[in-house]
Amino acid sequence: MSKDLRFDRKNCDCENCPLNGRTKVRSTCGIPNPSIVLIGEAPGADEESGDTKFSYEDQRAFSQREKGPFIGASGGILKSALGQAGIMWHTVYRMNVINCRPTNNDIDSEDAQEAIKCCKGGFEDELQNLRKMGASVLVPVGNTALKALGVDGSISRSRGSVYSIERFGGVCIPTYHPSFILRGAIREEAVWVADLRKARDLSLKKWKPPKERFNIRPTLKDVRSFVSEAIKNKSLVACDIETDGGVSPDYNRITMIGLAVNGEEAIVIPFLRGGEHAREPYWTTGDEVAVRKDIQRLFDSCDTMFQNALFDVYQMAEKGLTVRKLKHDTMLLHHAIHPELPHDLGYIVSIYGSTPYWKDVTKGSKARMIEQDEDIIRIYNARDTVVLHQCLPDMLKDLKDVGTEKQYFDWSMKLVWPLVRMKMNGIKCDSKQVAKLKRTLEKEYHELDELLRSELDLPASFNFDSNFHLQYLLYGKKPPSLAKKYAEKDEIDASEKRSKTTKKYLELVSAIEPYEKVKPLYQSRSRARNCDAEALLSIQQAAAGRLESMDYLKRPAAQHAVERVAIERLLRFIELYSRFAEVSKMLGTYTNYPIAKDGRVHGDFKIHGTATGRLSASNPNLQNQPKSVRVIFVSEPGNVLIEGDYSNLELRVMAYVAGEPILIDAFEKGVKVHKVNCKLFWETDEDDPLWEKKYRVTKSVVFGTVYGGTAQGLYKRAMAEVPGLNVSFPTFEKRLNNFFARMEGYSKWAQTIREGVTGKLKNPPDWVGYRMTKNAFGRKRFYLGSPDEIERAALDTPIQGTAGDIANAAVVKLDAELLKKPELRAKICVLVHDSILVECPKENAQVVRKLMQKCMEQKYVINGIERSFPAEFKVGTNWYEMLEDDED
DNA sequence: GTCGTATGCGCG
DNA sequence: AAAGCGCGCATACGAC
Repeated sequence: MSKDLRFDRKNCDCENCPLNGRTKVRSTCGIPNPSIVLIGEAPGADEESGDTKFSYEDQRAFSQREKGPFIGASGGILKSALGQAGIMWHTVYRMNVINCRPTNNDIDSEDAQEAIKCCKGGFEDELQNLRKMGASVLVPVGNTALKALGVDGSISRSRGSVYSIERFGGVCIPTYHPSFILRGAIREEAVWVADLRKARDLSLKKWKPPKERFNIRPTLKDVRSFVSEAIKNKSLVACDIETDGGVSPDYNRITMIGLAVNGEEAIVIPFLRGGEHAREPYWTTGDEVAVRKDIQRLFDSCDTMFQNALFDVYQMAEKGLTVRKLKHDTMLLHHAIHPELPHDLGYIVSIYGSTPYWKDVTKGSKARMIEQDEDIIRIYNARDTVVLHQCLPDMLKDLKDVGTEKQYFDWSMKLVWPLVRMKMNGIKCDSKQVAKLKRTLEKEYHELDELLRSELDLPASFNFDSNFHLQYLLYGKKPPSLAKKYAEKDEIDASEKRSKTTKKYLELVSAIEPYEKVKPLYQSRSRARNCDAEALLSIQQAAAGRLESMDYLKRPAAQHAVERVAIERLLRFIELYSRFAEVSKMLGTYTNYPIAKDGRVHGDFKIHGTATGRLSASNPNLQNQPKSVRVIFVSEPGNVLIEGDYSNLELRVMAYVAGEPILIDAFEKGVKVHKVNCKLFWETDEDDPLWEKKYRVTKSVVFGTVYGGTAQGLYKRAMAEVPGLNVSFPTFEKRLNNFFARMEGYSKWAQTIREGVTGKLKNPPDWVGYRMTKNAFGRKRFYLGSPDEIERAALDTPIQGTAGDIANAAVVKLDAELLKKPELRAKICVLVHDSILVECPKENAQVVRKLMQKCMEQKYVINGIERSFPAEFKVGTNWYEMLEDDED
């Protein structure tokens, strides 16, 4: 074995260094010509003593003679990550900012900071030496090393970006310190490995910064020739637009459109100017018409690529620009590669791109962006387009490696236009009814607020929205920060000089007041407890029980009378507050809608919003509107709303995916599946006087099971949901075990998932792997959580995701059908996971309903057998009061 | 002021 | 120590 490379620092000011005399841990490397350099902050105890006692999962121990930086626990996990990134440990040069161990390993201590200064000369010498040896990539791990290299900003911002380090003559790519991962940042581990992989790629192909040939002040001629050139070359055009921010849903104007044909060349076509000329038009009216024609010409013939096409395509479609050949969406592409990681462009570029972090420019609100210097914003916009080209090839490579091309091309990309149209459609919102609802709720809110305060003697400073206040009222628990506030107040009180009328002092007084003036409902407890509806319910039940038992006391004492009063006070609070919380939620979240000029709400839908494949919704979230509020969503005069609901979609999917004969049989025969389950679970029949309750418990248990619930949890929830069924936990557990013993297919499937995702299975089937599951249509999810978390999530994801894909595909199909039949004038308004809402003229309702049914009940092959999922339909003029619409 | 985190709750 | 999945939004609160 060749002798390891070592380096002795020369130019250190050791004489003046507070750490002088400590063991110097010298840099090291297993090969003479390293290209990758890991830079840590300082040696730890293990490095100093030369011990090698790390214990990271399946890591083999280093040989005893291993010395140098990163040989403790950090070294173990680092070695593993390097391995995953395709870097051999012994080829890496390992160094630290300082050579000696700071006291208590505290890099922030004065001594250590002084040592960094004293070691600076040696550190720089070492960089020069590395330069001479031909090293090309520095990897500073953590903030200390980053700072030593002279790169501004924190590691969380700069990680993954490539920075040129002139004096070294190469680049650096910062990433997290292994100790950060060791402290439990599991979510960051995948990112960490990606950063190291990027370092490896950079060391192989010499990195050069992108050229950035941007035209940010184009003339009409520039636009024309860019478009003609792109069309002639059949370019894939990366596109990104900026808007001036949705102050109101009706005023969101396009300020510029950036277009790029490769990783360096872009044109930015402004429409509204920025900076001191904010909102002035860039073109004359006539020129703007010509420019728009050119852009449309481009969209008519060139393939396009976006980051989050849903946004840009919608914005442009609203303004008459139609993207016809949508080819790629890097956001959806990344979602298909790894659904659990972030998908914002900054993040994607940090993994796949070569442009350093540039997102800081646009800090602040979108509406304010236009006031910034227009050149800066245009360059920013241009970067947003060229980076798409930089990232695409490697992303497509990863997509292929991961094996989710189908998910990306056949499921995600196909949803873009249907969802753009769905957002354009929106849903009519009756603003008068919203106002009425708001008034009613406000009245009740104020009445309850007053009643609560007077009956429980609560001061105005008591805030029902404050969890701290509630914890104090309910449990007598004071927040830890209260002591600090007392101390601050005492200090001011004691000082004669300090005013007691300042805003700060008055704030302190009112912050403390609730804890002084309020008498807790329970005696003091130190433990924090929940104040949610479930907690209140269990307190209520306990209190009611206690009251009842006091009725049977043979000799009630005076203390019992006192207790009775206290319990009654508690029960009264729960009664009033429970309703108050409901009203407060409604008022806060469900009475404010962004209604556009057309009287409709155009909420957003996201394709990449979930890790399972479902859609998510926002602004407003039309997928979680309370049933009772849905009266405000109405059809236009002469129209109706049709809602198609899949019946038991997830349970059917579970039956087919898991291959559970009992459930499949029930579904195929058209028997009510929960009835079958209930009979099986309780070994009873419909004439059981407790049938109704047992039925509800069974439903709760089955749903809970899909979500990976434990026996304890299932029991607790079921009992809370269905009061009055006296079943002990042992009895419940026994029935549960019997039930799943009968559900052999499901149990076996669930066991395979549990063992598969945690890596306990030797030869797993292809639909499950270590930290991975695949749904019925090939959609994959990679899990980043703890083993417990991933087991539960993995039990649900293939089912939820398969169901989601089925509903999404129905929307895609329905959208296509409706495009072919414009005469039906039907609009898809909302998709709520297993339910599709469509609006159309009354006279077309039957035809549209049939079309919906056809699209929703498409056939799918699951586990080799063709299956279809039945839907039920309702019709009405508002989203709440809808009548069943059975088959003619 | 802005940001991240905690708590709670609406829907499927 | 406790453990039910997937979301988005409102409010409070402490840290920067």
